[in-house]
Amino acid sequence: MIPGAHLPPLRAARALSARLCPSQHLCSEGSRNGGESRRDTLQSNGDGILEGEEEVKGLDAGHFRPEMLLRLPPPGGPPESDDDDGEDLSPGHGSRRWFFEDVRLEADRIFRILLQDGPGFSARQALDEMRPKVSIKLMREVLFRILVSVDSVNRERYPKLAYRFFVWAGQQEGYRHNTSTYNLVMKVFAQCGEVKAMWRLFEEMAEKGLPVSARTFHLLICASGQVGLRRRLVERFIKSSTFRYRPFRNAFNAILHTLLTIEQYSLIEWVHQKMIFEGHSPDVLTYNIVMRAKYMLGKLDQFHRLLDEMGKNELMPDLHTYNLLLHALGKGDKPLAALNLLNYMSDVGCVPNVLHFTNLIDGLGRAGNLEACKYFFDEMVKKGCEPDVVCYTVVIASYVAAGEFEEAQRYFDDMLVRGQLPNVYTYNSMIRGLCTAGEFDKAFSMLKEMESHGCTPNFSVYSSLVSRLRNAGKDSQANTVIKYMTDKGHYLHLLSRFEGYERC
DNA sequence: TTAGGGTTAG
Repeated sequence: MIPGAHLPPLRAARALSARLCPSQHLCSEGSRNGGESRRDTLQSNGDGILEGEEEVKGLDAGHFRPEMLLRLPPPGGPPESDDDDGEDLSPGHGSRRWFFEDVRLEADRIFRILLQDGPGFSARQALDEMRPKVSIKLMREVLFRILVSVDSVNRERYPKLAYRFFVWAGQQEGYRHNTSTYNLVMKVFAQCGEVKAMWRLFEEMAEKGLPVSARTFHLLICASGQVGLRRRLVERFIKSSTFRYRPFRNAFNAILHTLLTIEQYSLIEWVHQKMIFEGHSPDVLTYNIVMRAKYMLGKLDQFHRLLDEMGKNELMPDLHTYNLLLHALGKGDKPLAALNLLNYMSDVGCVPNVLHFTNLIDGLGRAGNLEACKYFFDEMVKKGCEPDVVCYTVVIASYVAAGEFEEAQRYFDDMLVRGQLPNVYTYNSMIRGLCTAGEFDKAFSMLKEMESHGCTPNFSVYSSLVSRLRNAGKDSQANTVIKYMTDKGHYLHLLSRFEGYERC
């Protein structure tokens, strides 16, 4: 039994953080650079699980022994539900549909009117004459039409149209803009690079006392390029009485989460410092976000310190914490510590699922430990946890990266047998593998095959295939691929990126 | 919008 299992939350969490020793790194890179011999992150215990020496590969990384088995509850799971009829056929559904259909038609008309605005035609007057019933739904429909039609030609004109309509609608009786309509106009502005106008709208929201949401923050922070500006924005939101999150910690969490989605890790550190300074206690979500940021920034000591602190604060790691830890252990090539952690999770009732295994396998694959990837994949299946398309893709990509295409192919075939449909990620990995193996004809066949299976290749796949063909001196085959792409009508606007290609 | 996993050339 692993220490910490079945203990009350505080003791269990502290036991976990003790086992992921703060003084030792999860990732092997740190110790390689430091030149010191590395030990595995999990502490020694009564079961004798422990101590991985550096450079030991495969399942031996971390002194893996056959008796160390993965413990998961027996396969089974909840009984299958058969009461799902799909469609909602409740009364009123039809009339609701008609209502929405009417709104869409009205939005189409308004959009056409707006497009005509200019000398000799007043959209405002036409809208007055049309007298549409302005509602939040209608606003969303119209603004959405503008948003999806923005391109490089109209990006100066469309924000003006959107704003003109927005102002007109705001003057109509019985209607008031809410946060979501402000956010939508801001989104149009953002799409067109009208940052100052976004800030003006933000000020207007404040003046009207309209609540600002995490979405508002997201839009503004994405549009604010400089660090100073971003920090000022965070401060504005934190001070804002209309950014309503209670308890107040949740306002910080909303900001932190947004920053995580846009990969602003340093800013996360800064906001976290500010949060602590202002006396707000972090919860599990806070810790998970800040720990992820620390991990991404390579600050593993601080990562460990936070994990330890989390335990001391009586906070139990959750599924997301475990996900991060497993990925880190995988990438640090610590299969033994990962096995330990999976067992620990099961023991404390947080049963690992396919996402945890995928994260772990992904990490191990990046560390180049294919043997461990295979072990955990097999164990997962044995325990009744079905690998899905992402899990298969991660395994395939790992074998491809290691130059073992035959194994990748085996997993590709296996996923088909198990009824998992490859998607664009899977095909991309396979095509890359075939190119690396010099099997260019097969790579091109697979490109065509994915198309016939409803997976449209993205431009990178074409580009990658073409450049690999060219590098191999197969210019004529490269041109065939480009021609195939143009015949399909794909990415014609990017054709110029293929230098030296002349369209026939 | 208070979360969760994957590909990519130049």
